Amino acid sequence: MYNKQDRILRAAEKIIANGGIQGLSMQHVANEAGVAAGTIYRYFKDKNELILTLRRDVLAQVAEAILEDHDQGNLEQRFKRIWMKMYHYGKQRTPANLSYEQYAHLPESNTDEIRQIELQLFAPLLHLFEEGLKQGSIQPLHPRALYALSMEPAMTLARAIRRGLIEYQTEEIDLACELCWQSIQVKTEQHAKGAVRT
Amino acid sequence: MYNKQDRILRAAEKIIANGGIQGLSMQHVANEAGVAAGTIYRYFKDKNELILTLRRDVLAQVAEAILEDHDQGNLEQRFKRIWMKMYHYGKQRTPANLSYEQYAHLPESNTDEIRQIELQLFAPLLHLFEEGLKQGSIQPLHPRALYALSMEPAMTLARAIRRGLIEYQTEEIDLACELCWQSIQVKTEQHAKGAVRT
DNA sequence: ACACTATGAATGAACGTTCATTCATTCGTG
DNA sequence: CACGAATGAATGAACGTTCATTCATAGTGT
Repeated sequence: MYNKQDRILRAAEKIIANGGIQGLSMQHVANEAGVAAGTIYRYFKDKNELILTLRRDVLAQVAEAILEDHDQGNLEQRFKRIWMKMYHYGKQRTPANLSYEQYAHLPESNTDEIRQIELQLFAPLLHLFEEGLKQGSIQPLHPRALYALSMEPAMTLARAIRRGLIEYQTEEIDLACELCWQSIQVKTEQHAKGAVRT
Repeated sequence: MYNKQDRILRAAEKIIANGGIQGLSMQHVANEAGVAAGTIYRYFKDKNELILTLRRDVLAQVAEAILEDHDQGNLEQRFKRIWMKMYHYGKQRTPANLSYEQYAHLPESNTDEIRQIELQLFAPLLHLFEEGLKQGSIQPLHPRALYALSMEPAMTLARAIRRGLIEYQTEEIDLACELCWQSIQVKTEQHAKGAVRT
């Protein structure tokens, strides 16, 4: 088969997606990957390293999926494209997405290293907010706060739909996206003019 | 030396807060609670029931904290009070809050029973949105979508601050709360559609 | 008042199982 | 044949759970 390390990662990803990190055992990973238990240790120092590597891997997958074509168009178009990609990615029941969710809300696990990687991978999103801030068209909040207000809802909405808590309706999603974009806009006297300094 | 079942629950809560659900072992719970391992089984059928009971307990704690005085004032005041309480609760590093976060994003764990309890406990929040919908002052979205857009950001923001990713600033929080409230409002004046004038 | 018995909460050693990890051995290939 | 890759049985620690036992207290009979 292909790259064995990758097969092990994909196996772990799948197991975490189904049963959470607590359900991850090395024997399960070995079975799922079609590999002997000992083989895993040729590619990963121990279980912890496997989990950490997978975390980085999944983070990169998410970033790549969400930031595709992130630099096409004006600020609004770029924002809405990322928002929609985030929504559509989060709606999927793929191992990558489901395991991503497991990692995102762990207690200890937000090491500086992971934080660094996140910053690097999602830099375009940061830049988008910074650009809007510089031209005064976006509310004067920390980029992370802007993310919380306008981007996180895409993920929350996607999760609710994936779990069957609400039904999928295109118009609702479009409206939600529009409202998220509006929510962080600075309302100026004259529409579409930038630079509101106080 | 109060209620022993409660001492066991508080011990489990603390352990989950520190090490996640994966870090919960019955022996740790016993030590933390100052109780013999076997004693836990006088109060809980097995580990699963302990975890489930704690989940219900934590959910009730959160609901109580967030919905205090939820019926005082007009729609906006009620919304903002809940938003602020949510934010302040989520900012805490208490076992209850930290373990709540662990439960919220599990893969399988959203059983119908838990879903039912959530619905019941957070009914006032649902009613608030429904009231706004009925009088046409709130955007025509499913209450869960409204929650995702306007309430979840409070939790996300609180988490970012708790983790030290952004600094706490009262004005920023007030602005964020205001923007969340505005984001789901139907603009009643002549500029109800996309373009914004004054 | 007293002696004796019954109760059941609490214990913690012990059990079987599962886990992560190791390593002597086998396999595949150049 | 040589050598790294792969194996999977073996290992011991840790796990959830059980249960024979302890012991303070409540109940009962005299």
